[in-house]
Amino acid sequence: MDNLGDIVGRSLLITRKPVPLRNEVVERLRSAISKQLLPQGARLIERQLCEMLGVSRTLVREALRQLEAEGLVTIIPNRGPSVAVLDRETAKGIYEVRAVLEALAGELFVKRATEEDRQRLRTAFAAGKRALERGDNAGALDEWTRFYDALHAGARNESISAALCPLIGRTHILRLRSWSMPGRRQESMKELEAMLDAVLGDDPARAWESCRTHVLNAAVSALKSFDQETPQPAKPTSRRTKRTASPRE
Amino acid sequence: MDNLGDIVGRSLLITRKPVPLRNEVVERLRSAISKQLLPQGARLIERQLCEMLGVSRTLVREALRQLEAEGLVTIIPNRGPSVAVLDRETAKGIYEVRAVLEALAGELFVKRATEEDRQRLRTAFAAGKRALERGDNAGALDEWTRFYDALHAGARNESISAALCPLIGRTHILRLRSWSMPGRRQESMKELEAMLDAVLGDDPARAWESCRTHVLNAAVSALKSFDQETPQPAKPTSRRTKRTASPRE
DNA sequence: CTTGATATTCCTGTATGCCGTAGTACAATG
DNA sequence: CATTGTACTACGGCATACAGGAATATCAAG
Repeated sequence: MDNLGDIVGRSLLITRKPVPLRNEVVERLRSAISKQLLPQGARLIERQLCEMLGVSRTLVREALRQLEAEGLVTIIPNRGPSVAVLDRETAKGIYEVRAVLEALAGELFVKRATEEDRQRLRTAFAAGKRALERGDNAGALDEWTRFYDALHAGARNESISAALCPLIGRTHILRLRSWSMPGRRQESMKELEAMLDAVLGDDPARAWESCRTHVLNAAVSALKSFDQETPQPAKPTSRRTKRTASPRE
Repeated sequence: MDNLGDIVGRSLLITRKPVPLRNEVVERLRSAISKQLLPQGARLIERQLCEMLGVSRTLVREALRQLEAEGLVTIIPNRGPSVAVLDRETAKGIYEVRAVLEALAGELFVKRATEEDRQRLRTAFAAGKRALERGDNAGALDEWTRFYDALHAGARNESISAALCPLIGRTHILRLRSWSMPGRRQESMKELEAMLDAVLGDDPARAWESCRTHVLNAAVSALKSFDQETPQPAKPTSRRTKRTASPRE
């Protein structure tokens, strides 16, 4: 059976995969939130988002539901969605969970990652380090997200990534905040270096501990920002507050 | 500034919350899936679901998206949603994650649960035990779900519940399967008793270990069902197969 | 000026119709 | 019997409609 397929192999394969517009919408919103383009507590009016994104309400709604499931958005019935506010307690809880999950990821990475995985991790690490030294915090956020992605990918357990993704997303804001504190970036780098080292080693238990303490350290410095920053409950009094963004000609 | 709010605190807060129909839809579908009313791999045709549930497409779509986020439903672009099939590897991964999360929940329960929490836990345990001894597997599933809910609630960390909820949902099927194996129910009860005991004690480390091993044991017996059961990939060949449900007069 | 009642507006929640396109079963065709 | 053509199904996305709840604005009265 030497049909055409056997002859040309898979070289001609067109890989175009139909990526639903919805995903794009979700990502845009997610990034807008973590970069504080949409500040905490801001109400998210569906139609406004439609205009901003240039998509229909259907998509916006579905995206908002998904973001709600991820905890980035709070939807109050009959009132609508708004950017979730992260209070100290919740943040603490998130870090508690992250700590064990990252630890697990680290352990499994040691056990399962291929050389390719390790290489990707090193690359991502370098990129993140560069961005951080450049002082490009927003960029660094992206790069380090890739680093974590590589780490989780190497752990060969999709459930970990699925569980961690929303948690990490919700702490992005805190991370940005803590990076803008003096000296914190250097500290962060040191921890990350230790973590990388452990994870690239061959001792699962050490990787576990190292990842765990990394997250716990991050938690400490992130939670600090709650104590010193202006509390600023910023009650969403008037609905007009955010209106400035849509001049409506 | 001692206004009224400062005096009475939040004790008088009226919490009446309107429950959106959407949630109902999600729950129905979730339960239908975990009870295998909708078998693995079954295609979920939006309009059929609309008829079955008596709601509009909008709701069905949003519900499906949410279930996808939870991993209970797989949506293939331009092909549509179907009930997610749980293969051995994925299941193993889920249990790996559940193990550490339940362990964390157990540890935190010991540290933070109030007497009321403990009482609720005991109650739920008793109910689950009864259902299990009665041989009512489907009912037991519900009861034990409540047990876990109580456990997680006592851990005072919403992120744990949020992360665990989808994982537990996806393993319901396996749990049902393993309970229908001879002797497994007794075994399961023993483990659960040990776990309850540890969690009601005052040693966080013991609770951690106990919860962890409980999940790992469950994993072992659940994974067995993959090895002995007919693989039954059940390729969804004809689209007519499921059609019997909609006679169309 | 505060309180209470009423009107208004905004926005969500839900339903529905429409079109374009992808995938699939099945017949036609050579 | 393999290929091709065709019709159907169902999703993906958009637009619109409308009821009902909440927040706000307006206004009257004490």
